[in-house]
Amino acid sequence: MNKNIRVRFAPSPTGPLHIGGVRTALYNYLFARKHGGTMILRIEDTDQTRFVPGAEDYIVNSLAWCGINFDESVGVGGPHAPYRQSERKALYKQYSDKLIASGHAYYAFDTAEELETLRKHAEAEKQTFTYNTETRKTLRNSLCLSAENVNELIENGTPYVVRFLIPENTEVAMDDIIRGKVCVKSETLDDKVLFKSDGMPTYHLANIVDDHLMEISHVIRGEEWLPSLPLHVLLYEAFGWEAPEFAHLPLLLKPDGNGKLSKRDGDRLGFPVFPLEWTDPFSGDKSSGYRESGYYPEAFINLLAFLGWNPGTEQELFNMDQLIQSFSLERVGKSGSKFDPEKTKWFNHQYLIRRSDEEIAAEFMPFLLEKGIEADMQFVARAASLVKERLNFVKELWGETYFFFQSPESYDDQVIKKRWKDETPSQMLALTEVLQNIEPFDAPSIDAGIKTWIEANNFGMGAIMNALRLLLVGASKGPHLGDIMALIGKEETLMRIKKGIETIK
RNA sequence: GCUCCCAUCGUCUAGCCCGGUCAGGACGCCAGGUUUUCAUCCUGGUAACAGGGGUUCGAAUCCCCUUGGGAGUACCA
Repeated sequence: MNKNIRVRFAPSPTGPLHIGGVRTALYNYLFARKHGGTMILRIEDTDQTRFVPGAEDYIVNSLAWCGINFDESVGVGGPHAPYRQSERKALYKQYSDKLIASGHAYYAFDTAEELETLRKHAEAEKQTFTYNTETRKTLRNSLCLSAENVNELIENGTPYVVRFLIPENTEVAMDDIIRGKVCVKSETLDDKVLFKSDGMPTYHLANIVDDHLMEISHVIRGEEWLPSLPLHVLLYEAFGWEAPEFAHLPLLLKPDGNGKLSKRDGDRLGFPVFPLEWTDPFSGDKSSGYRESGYYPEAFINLLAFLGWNPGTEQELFNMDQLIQSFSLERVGKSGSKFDPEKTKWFNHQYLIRRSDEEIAAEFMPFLLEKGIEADMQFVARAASLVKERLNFVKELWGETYFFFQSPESYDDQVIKKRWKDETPSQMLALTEVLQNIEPFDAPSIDAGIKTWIEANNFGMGAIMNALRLLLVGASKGPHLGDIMALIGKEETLMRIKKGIETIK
């Protein structure tokens, strides 16, 4: 593995990139960085009919958010520009011609309709029609037609495609870094179209040509490509090129039931499958994103890295640098992973509690502003420090801290029933006198003052504190009461107690 | 259907290559503890080698079959 490591992520801009795609990009990135190699982004937009406006930008933005950056790409350019296949269109025909000249490919004039009919017929007999060593002898192509005939058809502008000529009776031996040796008989392969009648190459041709031209050393891609690996290997052979090494990554599967994770699963199951929110430009449908759901990119990357790979140690929290250090294709598993949305929350929690109070406060400010609350940064940071352990996401902060910013709007009926006794109002009133005299009004002093008063009067700790909590918070939750009172201040504390006594009757 | 890939707790997985630990960790779940509440936290528990054959003194680990799952089977990528 001494030659230059050059890997590429080659998405098709037919829609938003889902988490499986992001993981593929991530593994490529980690591999490149680990080995001091080059990371390339190539846009495979050879299918003009599937162009989706905004998809390419979405892909670029998503990867940028994840911290996956490229050395060569559509945006930053590079020695092999352009990096968008539609802009390399002129290039591919000569390679297609080369293959025809060397006898590795041929012209086919069968129309899409004709082939469709053949497939329908085959299907009716529970068979599958394939354009292969057998059937190609009976179809309209340059293998059967005379040279003059073929020339005439082409001169007349008859639409044609170029198909790869699968060799007969050979075994295609392949090597995959993750799967080891794979062997396929050539008869089971079909003569794939390499060059379409619209003048564009198919994925197979463009992909091999570009990987070769861009000097890609390792092709790291999803397992859905494994079935076309024989074709690709044969193509390299036909061109007389050295093939790169291959690594086919296991798929990400649906959390429930069967099948690979798809765009629809996210909103059906209530978790995002996309890194960023995406609005379909045609239907206007919105799909949620990890970023908008409150995930940190570090957490997102961490959890994605662990879907199919692990370091072999018990450490689970890795930042990007650590991932780069530890990553290896040898430790990527072979079997597909069911995506577990539950664990993603735990990852985010881990990153959240490691953030400073000030950082969390800053992230929370917009949420407060939305509620019309302009709070002091230090105050918010202090509130965050008291509750951050219980959060998975910053957006949950309001539910845990609202009582720092406003007095209760209502009082939980269940708690009133349980904690509000006949003697409670007078006790609470007496407590205001006690609190009034506590100086300084900080948590230790408040705690000590209340405790002394409770013991002197032989009250129950639970009875007093739970009732007090009801008045201050409105419910039976929240951090230590002394901390709450100290933070909201004496005046607010006394006000809430009095207001509560009036309201609960 | 055909071709190829895969198979350890509910989930992500370690262990497998180079057979020999009560099959380990994490998420979740359950219980107990801490606590003035709710959480957090701590401790403990639950739970797996798909099945069947071999090979071997010994198999999660090597081989075969079955079953199950996945992918592909387009002038899409």
